[in-house]
Amino acid sequence: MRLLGAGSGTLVGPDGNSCRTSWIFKGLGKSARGFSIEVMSSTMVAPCTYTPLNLLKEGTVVNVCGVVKFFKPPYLSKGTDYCSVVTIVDQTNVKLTCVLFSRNYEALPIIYKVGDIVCFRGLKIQIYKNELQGISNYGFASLTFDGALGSPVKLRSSNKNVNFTSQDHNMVEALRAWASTHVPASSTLLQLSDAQPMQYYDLTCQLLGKAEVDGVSFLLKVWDGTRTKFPSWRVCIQDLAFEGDLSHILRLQNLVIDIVVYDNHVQVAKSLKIGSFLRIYSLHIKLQPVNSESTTSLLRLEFHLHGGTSYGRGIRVLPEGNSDVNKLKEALACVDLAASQTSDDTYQSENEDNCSLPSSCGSDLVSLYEVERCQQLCATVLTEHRYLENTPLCAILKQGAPRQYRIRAKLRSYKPRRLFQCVKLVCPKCHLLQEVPSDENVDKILQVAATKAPESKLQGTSLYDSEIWTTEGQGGRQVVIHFVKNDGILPLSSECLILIEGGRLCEISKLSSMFHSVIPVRSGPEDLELLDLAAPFLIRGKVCHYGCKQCSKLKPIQNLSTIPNKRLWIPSSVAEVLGIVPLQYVFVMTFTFDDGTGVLEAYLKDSEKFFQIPASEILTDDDLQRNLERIMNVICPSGIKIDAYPWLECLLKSYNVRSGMEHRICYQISDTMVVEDII
DNA sequence: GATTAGGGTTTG
Repeated sequence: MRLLGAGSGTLVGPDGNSCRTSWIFKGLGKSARGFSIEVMSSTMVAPCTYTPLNLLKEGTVVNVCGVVKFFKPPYLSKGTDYCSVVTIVDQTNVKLTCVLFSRNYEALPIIYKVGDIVCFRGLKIQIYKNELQGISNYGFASLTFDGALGSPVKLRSSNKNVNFTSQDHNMVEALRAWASTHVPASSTLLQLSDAQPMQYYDLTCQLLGKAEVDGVSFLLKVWDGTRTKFPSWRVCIQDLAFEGDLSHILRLQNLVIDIVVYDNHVQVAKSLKIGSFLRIYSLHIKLQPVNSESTTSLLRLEFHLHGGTSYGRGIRVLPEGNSDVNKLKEALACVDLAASQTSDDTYQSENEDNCSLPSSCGSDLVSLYEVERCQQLCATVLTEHRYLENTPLCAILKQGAPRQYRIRAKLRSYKPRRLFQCVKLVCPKCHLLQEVPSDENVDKILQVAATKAPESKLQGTSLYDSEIWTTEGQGGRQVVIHFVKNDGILPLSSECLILIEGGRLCEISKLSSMFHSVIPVRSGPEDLELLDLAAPFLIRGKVCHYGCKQCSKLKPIQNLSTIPNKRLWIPSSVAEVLGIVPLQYVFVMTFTFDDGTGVLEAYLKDSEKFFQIPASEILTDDDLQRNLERIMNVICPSGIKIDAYPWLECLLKSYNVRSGMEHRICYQISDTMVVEDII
């Protein structure tokens, strides 16, 4: 209390509120009671009047009040001071960007979010880039208030010398009321459970651990009591000096995320205290493959606070008692209880897993998390074109072709329903699509070929050694096996390619499990020949490889000697020397998408990428069939309403199809894959 | 005692 002139003690301000700020009695004055009361701050003697933002003039020093539209939390400038940039707007709907400096971090406005209300005193107005700009003049002071309508008008300031008058109070109330209808509410604060990749968010969280990674990057381990819907990355801390309770962090498992902050933020990060509550502004969330060279590897959420202060990037410590901190504390208290109940299951010892990622484990907590993730997050993601914006199906259906779109939709239904009907063969050259031949048909071709007696002159050549078997009770059918040599030497059976004459499918299947690969052949006039291309030209393990009847121009079997590596017998290499254009196994399905704006049918033709399952192997692998079934059950569940289906994110390419007079536009799915978590 | 930054995302 500082009193001049007559009188002393706590006074009652003009609005009747008890006022504990400094007042001056100017002695005998002009008021009816003989006193005039004026506001005085430690830095300003003049009464505090605020200039509306539409009446600012260059070269003046003013007091202004406004709603925060944008701000950069205080950061150390390259000079001597902290700097904060704040853009405000007032009832005149005029904006003003202010550049504020202070040696004292706390003297800059204590803004927590867009929508807060500030009063600046001693702001100099100048011109920058042809626009008015505010800059902190000597004696600058600021007052900050929460912008929420109805919340107590409480001054946020550590500077006890700044006065807060009833006039300020009224200004704040008026701005709050105006902002509630004229300024869009600040974007709801991010919770980790709502984190979508490829976005920037302000995250409110508690700091659990920290470590300097190198000179330009620093790791913060934080949590907010919710789980991300994608698994998140883990930065290796093995060789770093780590501060924080690691056993607690490990117990909380995937409630904790790793944030790496860079460059100018490293200094700030170093000074943060474990346990403190933070708001991290413009945190970048990326969904990245763990191994960046591969598009098929696991996808993880990464959290980066990039260098610089663009878009208000920065970190601010939130004080105890802050309403968002109180909410966060409540959330953390609830989760801690849940986590401790399953701590035995989820506890992960401190081992090399720190460097990898927490794998899903059997606890109820984690299973629940998986279910939730499948239901709420996109079950497929783009592998390319991630810059594209989503297009609603109704808009796509109105447009011509060819075009490409990114869509977010649900899989209402798909065809065919029987998985083995989804697998086809396609020629990469003529694009002809055909059915995978049935075992019965293949065996028929083999039977017909077996009626031709093997030529003894074609046995035992420089390319292969031959052995003859005569079957019993089958009309004396002869089976000849030609073992292909590697530089004149017979290789181990596991590396040996055999040619088989007169064999039936069941025999070939047995042999293919014993030898590297099998080629069914028959005796020709000059040389061994391949069979009809309706039969496989090569059987490797359980997979039959077929060639295109139209595009292949068969070459002599002896060409096998020209393959450089006679241990791998790569199907494409074998096909090439034999003049065969190999057919590719593909999943061919029709997906019916629905995004609420429209329904659209799209083809899926995919050899491996979409399901992360090789189409060539699914017909002969029970595990892969179960995987595919599981994926289809996740992306198109039965027995529940479509609302509960997961979203799919897909790239669609439209194309024109004309047959006779008829023209239609079709859509094909491309550059899309099922997320790792549901496989 | 002037300078700092001057809103508009890294490419880790």
